[in-house]
Amino acid sequence: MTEYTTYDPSKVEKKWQTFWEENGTNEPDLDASERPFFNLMMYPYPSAEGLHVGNLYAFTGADIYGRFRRLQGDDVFEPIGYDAFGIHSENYALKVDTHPLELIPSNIANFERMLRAAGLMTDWSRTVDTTDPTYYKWTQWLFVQLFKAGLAEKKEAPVNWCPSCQTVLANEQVIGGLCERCDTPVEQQQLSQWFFKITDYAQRLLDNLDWIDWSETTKTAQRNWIGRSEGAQIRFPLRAESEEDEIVIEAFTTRPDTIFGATFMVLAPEHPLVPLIVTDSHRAEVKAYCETTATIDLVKRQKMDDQKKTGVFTGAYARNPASNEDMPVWIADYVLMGYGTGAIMAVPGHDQRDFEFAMEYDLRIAPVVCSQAMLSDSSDPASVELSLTEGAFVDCTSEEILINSDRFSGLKADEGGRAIVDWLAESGFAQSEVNFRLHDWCISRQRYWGPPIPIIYCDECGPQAVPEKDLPVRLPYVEDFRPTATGVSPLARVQEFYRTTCPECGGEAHRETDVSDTFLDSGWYFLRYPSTDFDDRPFDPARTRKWWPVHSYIGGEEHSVLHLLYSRFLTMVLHDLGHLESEEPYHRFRKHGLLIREGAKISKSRGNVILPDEYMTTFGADTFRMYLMFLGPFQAGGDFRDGGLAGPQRFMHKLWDSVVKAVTAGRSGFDDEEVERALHATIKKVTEDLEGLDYNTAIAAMMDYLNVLRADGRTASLDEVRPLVILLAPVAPHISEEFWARLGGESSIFDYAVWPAYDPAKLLTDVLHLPVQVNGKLRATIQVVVGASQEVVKEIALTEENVTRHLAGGDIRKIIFVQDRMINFVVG
RNA sequence: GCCGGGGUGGCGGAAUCGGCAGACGCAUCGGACUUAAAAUCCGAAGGGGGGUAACCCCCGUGUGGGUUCAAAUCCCACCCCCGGCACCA
Repeated sequence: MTEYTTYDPSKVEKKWQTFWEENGTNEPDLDASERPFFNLMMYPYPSAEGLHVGNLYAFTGADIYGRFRRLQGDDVFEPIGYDAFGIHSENYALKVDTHPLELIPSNIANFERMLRAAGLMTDWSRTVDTTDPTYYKWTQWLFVQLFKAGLAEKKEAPVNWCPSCQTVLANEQVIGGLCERCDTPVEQQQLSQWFFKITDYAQRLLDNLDWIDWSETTKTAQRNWIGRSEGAQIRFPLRAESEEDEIVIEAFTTRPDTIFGATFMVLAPEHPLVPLIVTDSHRAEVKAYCETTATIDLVKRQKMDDQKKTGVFTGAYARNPASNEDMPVWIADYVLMGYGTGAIMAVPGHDQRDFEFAMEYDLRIAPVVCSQAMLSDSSDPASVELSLTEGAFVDCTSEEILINSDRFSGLKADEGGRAIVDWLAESGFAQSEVNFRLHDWCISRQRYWGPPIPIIYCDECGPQAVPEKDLPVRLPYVEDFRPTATGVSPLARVQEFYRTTCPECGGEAHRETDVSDTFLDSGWYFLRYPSTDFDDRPFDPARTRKWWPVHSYIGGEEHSVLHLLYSRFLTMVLHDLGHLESEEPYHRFRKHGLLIREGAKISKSRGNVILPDEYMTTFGADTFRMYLMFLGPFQAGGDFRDGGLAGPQRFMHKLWDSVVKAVTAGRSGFDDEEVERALHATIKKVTEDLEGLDYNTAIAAMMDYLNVLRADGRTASLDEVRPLVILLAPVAPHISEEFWARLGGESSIFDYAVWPAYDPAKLLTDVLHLPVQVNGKLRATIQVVVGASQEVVKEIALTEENVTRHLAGGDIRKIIFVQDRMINFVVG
C-alpha cells in the first residue's frame, strides 16, 4: 500500500490510469456481457489544437453516467472515435500546407493522450477512425445500399456555392446566408449531385419524435426543421391565348379558405413555366428580371425582409377556379423555387408579403376573411364592404369567418377552408396536400478529403454501383488536393482513379469523382463500435442485437438537426432493408448545455479558450471533472470561472483527510443517528440526481455530507465514509479507486463495489421543525414529533409568544394545516 | 416575425405536485494558528430599520396586475437575454 499522506492528484491519477490499462478494466467482453449498456458520446473531430473543453465537458458528463450505470451492475461499453474526414480537416491541411494524411495521425495521437489523462472509461480496443479504409469501406457500402434501394438519386439542383471554399455547401452549412466556415456570402450554382431521399421519410421522422426519449428542445428543433405544413395543392389553368394545349400552374397554399381573395399569381423567376407563359410584349422585361435575380445570391434574396418587393408581369393570366376571375401572373423573387411548387396564389388581403407586393404594383386587394366582431348583425357576409390599408389580416381560427366568398360566405374560416378544398376537388382543381420544409440530403462534395462516392459511369449501362467485393474505393494520394474553381473534384485530375471499366459490361467507364458528406460518416458510426473486430461486415447482427440501440447518447445541441436527423434517417432505411431491428438509433438522448467563461462566449477570437491540459496538470483530472459538472446544470450549461475550482479542490483535500483519518482510527458502524440519516439522504439524492444528469446538485449533496462528517472536527467511521467513496466514483474515478483500495476493497472499485442503497426508514426523523404562519407570514418555527395532529401542533404553536402576539388582533377564522409541512392561522 | 429556453444575493447557482427563498460553492469580512505570509480551521453575511441583548419588524426571485390562507412556483399583460427557424406561401 502506498504511504503518501497528502493528496497528490498526479500520483494517484497516473497510478490508476496505469492500473486500468494493464487490467483491461474498461474493455468489456462484448459477447459475454449479461447487462449490456452502450454509453455513447458524440465523437470529436480531431483538430490540431487538441481536445476542446467543450468536448471534455460533454465527455465527462457522459462518462459519469456510464460509470454510474456500471457501479449499478451494468456492463458498460464506452467507445470513442474520430470524425476525421471533411471540410474542417481539409481546410486546416490547406492552411498549414500539409497533407491531411500526415496531419490526422498526429492529431489523433494528441487527442488520445488528452482523453486518457481525463480519466474517461474509454474502451481503447474499439476505436473508430472515419478516414481508415476499413471504416469508409462500409460508409461506401451504405451508399450502395441506398442506391440499390432507389433512395439515392442524381439531380441537377441549385446549390449553395461558397466562392472562397470553392465548394458546394449543404443548406445546414449556410448560416444566415454565409458559409459556416469562412463567412463568405454564398452564391447559387447549378450542379448535378447525389441526393438521399430523406423527404420520403419526413413523416416517419416527425411521427417518431412523439415517443422517443430525447431532450424536448432537440425534438422541437427537429420538428421545426422538418417543417410540416398542411394545406392544399390548387390548379390554376392559364387563360388560353393562342396555344391549344392547356397550361396549368400548380400552387401550394396553407390557406385554401382565402382562395376567393386570390387576385394574382406569382411564380419564382426560375420556375420552368416562365418561358412558356410569358407573352411576347413582356418577354424582354421578364428575361432581364430573371437575369438580375440569378446574379443576386441566395443570401441577399433571403434577407430582403425590409426591402421593397420587386417583380414583373408576364403578360399571362390564370383563372381562379373558385371565383372564375382572371388573375395576372407575375414573377417575383420573394417566391422561392425550393419550397412547394415554386408558385403561389397571392392573397394580398391575408398574407403580408402578398399585401406588400400588391401595394407596390397596385394590384387588387380583396378581403375574404374577417373577425366576427367586425361584422354587424345585419350585414350579409357574401357582400361586405371592407378595405385593408394597414396590412394583411392573417388571423385564421374559429373566431374568424369567411366573407365575399360566394356560397362559402359566413362559414368559420377553419371549416370553410376544408369545405372549399372538397368542393374544388370534385372538379379536380384541388387536393389536400402536406408540404415539408425538409429538403433531400445532398451527399456530393466537390472535395478531396472524404470517401469517394462508389459509383461508376458507363455510357452503355448508365451509373452503376461499385460491386461490394470491390469496396473500398480507396481515396488515392493526391499531392495537390486543392478544390478547383470549376466545381470539379480534385479526384478528376487523377487518371488512374478516374478511368475504370464498367462492372456490368466491362467497357470503358469512369468513376464518380465527388466524395461524400461527412454527415454520412457520422450517420452510422455508432453501429460500427461493437463490431470493429469484423472486417467482412459493417456491423455483426448478433453483436448489434445485443448492444444496440444505443442506451444513452449525450451530445451538443448544435447537432440537433443535422447529425441526429441523418442518423435517424439512415437507421430507418437500414431497418426497412432488413439490416436492423430498431428504426430508431438511440434509447435516450440528452443534450448538454453550452459552457461560457466569465459570462462571455468562449472563442479563439476572444482569446478566452480553456485549455483542459493546463487545468488537469494544475488541479488533477478529478478536480477538473468535478468542477466542470459543478459549475451549473449539465443540460443547461454554465459559467466557467477560474476561482470556482477552489471548491472542488478543497473538497478533495478534505475528503482525503477524512478517509485517511477514518482508516487510521479504524472505527466501524454508526454511532450518530444524525450522521446516518444524512448518509441515507445523500445516497437517495445522489442516486436520483445522477440518473437525471443533475450532476451539480449531486455534487452539492456530497459536499454537504462531507461537511456533516467533519463537523466539529469529527473523525468519520469507515462505514460512514465508504458509501461516499462509491457515490463519488463516477465523478472522480481516480481518487475513489485510491480510497477504495485504502478502505480494503478489491480493485477496481468499478468491478467490485456495489452501489449503496438507502433505507427509507433511516430517512425519517422523530422530530421536525415546523413553520408556523399567521396570515401566511412566518412567525415561528416549532419542534413537533413526526405525524403530529393538527390539535397537537396548534397547542404547541400557541405557546409561542411571537405567534400569540400576532394573533392578538382578532379571531382565528381558519387554520390551514398540512401534516409535517406547516400550519397557518388565518385571523380576521 | 415564429418556435424553444431563461431572468433569483457581490458572483456561479439551489429550491417549481403552491407551503421556512437563497442549499452547495466562489469571492468578501472577522477570528484562531503563525515571527509573518500562504495553506488550514472556526464564525458572519439578501437589503433596510428597531433593540444592551436573546431577538423583532418591513421589503425582497425582470416589470405591472390577478388567483390563493399562502406565489420564485399558477393565470393575464409587458420588458430584457440566449438558442433555433425565417419572404416556407
